[in-house]
Amino acid sequence: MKRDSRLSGVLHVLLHMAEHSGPATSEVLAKAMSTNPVVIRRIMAGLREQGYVRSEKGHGGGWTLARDLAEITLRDIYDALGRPSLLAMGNRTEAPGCLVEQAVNTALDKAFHDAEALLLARLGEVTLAALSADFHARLTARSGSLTTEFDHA
Amino acid sequence: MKRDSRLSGVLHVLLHMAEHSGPATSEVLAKAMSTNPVVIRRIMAGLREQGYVRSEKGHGGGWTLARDLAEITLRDIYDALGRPSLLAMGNRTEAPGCLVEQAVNTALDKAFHDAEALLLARLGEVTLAALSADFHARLTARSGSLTTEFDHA
DNA sequence: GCTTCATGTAACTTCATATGTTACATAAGG
DNA sequence: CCTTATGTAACATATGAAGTTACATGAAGC
Repeated sequence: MKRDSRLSGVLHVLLHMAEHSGPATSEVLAKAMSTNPVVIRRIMAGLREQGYVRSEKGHGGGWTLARDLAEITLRDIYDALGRPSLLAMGNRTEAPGCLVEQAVNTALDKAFHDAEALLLARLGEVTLAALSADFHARLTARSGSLTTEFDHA
Repeated sequence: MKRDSRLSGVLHVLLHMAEHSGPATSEVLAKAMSTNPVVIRRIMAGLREQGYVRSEKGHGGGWTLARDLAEITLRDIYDALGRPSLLAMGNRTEAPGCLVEQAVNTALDKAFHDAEALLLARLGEVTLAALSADFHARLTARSGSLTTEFDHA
C-alpha cells in the first residue's frame, strides 16, 4: 500500500512558510520539498478555499499564511485536504447481502472507527504553533544558524 | 487511496470454511467471494505457514481449519498476512535532515502510532468464534435456512 | 500406470491513485 | 507589454492490490 503523504507534506510547507518573511512562491516551496511547483499549488488550493492561506499573483506574489499558527490544528489541515481515508484497510463490498460478510464488516468497522476517532482526536490536539515550537527547539539544540538549517539541499 | 481488503477477505473465507463440512476447494471459496481461486490460494498460503489452516491436494482435497475459531483473533490473522500497513497516511522522507520535517514527522508518528496500537488492541480482542456467533445470530434473526443464506449468488 | 482433481507458484495484465511533468491561460507588478 | 506569479487541464510515471493465465506438483481413484 502506497501511503498518502500529503498531510505530512502540507504541514512541512506551512511551517516553512511561517519561517519565511513575505510571500513564498510555489517554486521556492517546491524546492524546499524537493517536488514540483504544480504539486504545491495543487495541495495549497484546498487550504486557500478553507481560508488558511492566501495566494497572490504577479511580482512579489506567492503564498502567505492567513491565520495564526496557534489557531490551526493538524485536524484542521486534514479536513482541508478533503479528509482522505486514514486507514489502509477496508472492507470487501462484493457481497453486502452475505451475512458472513456483514458479521465481518461490522466487527472490522467498529475497530476501524475507534482507531480513526482516536487519530482525529490526537490531530485535533496539536496546533501548528506547537510544531513550530518543536522545530525551534530542535534548531537551538543543534546550535546552528537558521538559514543553514533551513536548507534541505 | 485504494484500500487493502485482504483482512476482510480472509476473515470472510475462514468463516465460510467454518460453515463448510469437509475440505473446501479454492474454487468453491473463490466463487463465494466472487474472486479467483488463485487469489484465495495466495492469501491462504500465509495462513497455512502460520498453522491456521491446512491444505490437501488431489481428490477430496482443499482447505480446512487447523485450529478452533475461539483460539484465533483478528489480530492473529492480521499478523499472518504479514502485518500490512494499517494507515493510509505516512510521512514524507524526502529530507529527513530537515528540522521542520523532523518536527512534523515526530508529531504525526506519535498520533499514528497511538491509533495503530488501539486498532491492534481491538483486533486482538475479537476472536473468529465471536464473528461466527454474530453470523449465526444474524442467520436466525432472518429466519432463513442456512443453505439459502450461505449463497452469495 | 494413467487420468483426474486439487494445490503451488511464477508471470502477466488490469486498475486505482498518489505523484510528477508539460503546457498554456490568467492576473498583477514594473 | 513584458516579466513573474498563480490556476488548471492534460498527460506521464510509479506503486501495489487484485485478477488472470499457464504450467508444475502431488494425491486419490480407476
